[in-house]
Amino acid sequence: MGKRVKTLLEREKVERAAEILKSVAHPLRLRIIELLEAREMAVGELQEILGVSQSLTSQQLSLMKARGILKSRKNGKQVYYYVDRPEVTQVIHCLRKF
Amino acid sequence: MGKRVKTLLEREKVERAAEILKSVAHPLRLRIIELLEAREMAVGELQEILGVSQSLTSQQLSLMKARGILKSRKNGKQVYYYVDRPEVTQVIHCLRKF
DNA sequence: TTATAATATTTTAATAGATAAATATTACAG
DNA sequence: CTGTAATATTTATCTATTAAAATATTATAA
Repeated sequence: MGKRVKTLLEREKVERAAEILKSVAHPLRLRIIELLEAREMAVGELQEILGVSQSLTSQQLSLMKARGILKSRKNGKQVYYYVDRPEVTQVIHCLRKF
Repeated sequence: MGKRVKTLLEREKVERAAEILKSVAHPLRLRIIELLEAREMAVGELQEILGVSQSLTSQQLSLMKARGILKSRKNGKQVYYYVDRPEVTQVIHCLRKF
């Protein structure tokens, strides 16, 4: 049998991996993830810190949420986003070495 | 003074990080990187293994080379590509956890 | 209810990315 | 030189992303 050399990325998985990477491969989205790694934040906070429009902030957040990068919870009329997957954090950490 | 919390990604660096991620965020390119992590390969080999056209193979390779993901060396009329940066390898490894 | 703060969604225009096809280089054999 | 294998570049087309603006929801306070 022999150890399978850690089946890397088979077709389907490669697609998924590429999708995740794309979800993150954007300056604004990277900045958002960084901020959220420190602590969860409401849309408005992010918007202000990032200095971009409300809709753009919201768009990027939903995009990442839809792709499983972020999660969110409601609190009154505010919505808090946070990084759910530790793997995301790891990938970002790897990037710091560049 | 206090330890600076490891200045994460300042504006410029975020741009760079996003660029690197984008260079890799593509199924075909991920597959190429995987293959090249095992060993350097000539364009023709890759092309055959991947089952895609010659020009597409070459295009993706030059793209990644231009962005510093890959390097290449010539040997006669063949061109061998290889992964240069260990950081790239690390990012890919992180991805396997997804 | 109604007004409003907070967020989300839709629409649209501009730009960037992906791929195939055709053409151009390059390096070597003969 | 000339032919050809290997790779690269260019061009054209199609699709996807980006981001702003406008509009729609949602939750709560009054």
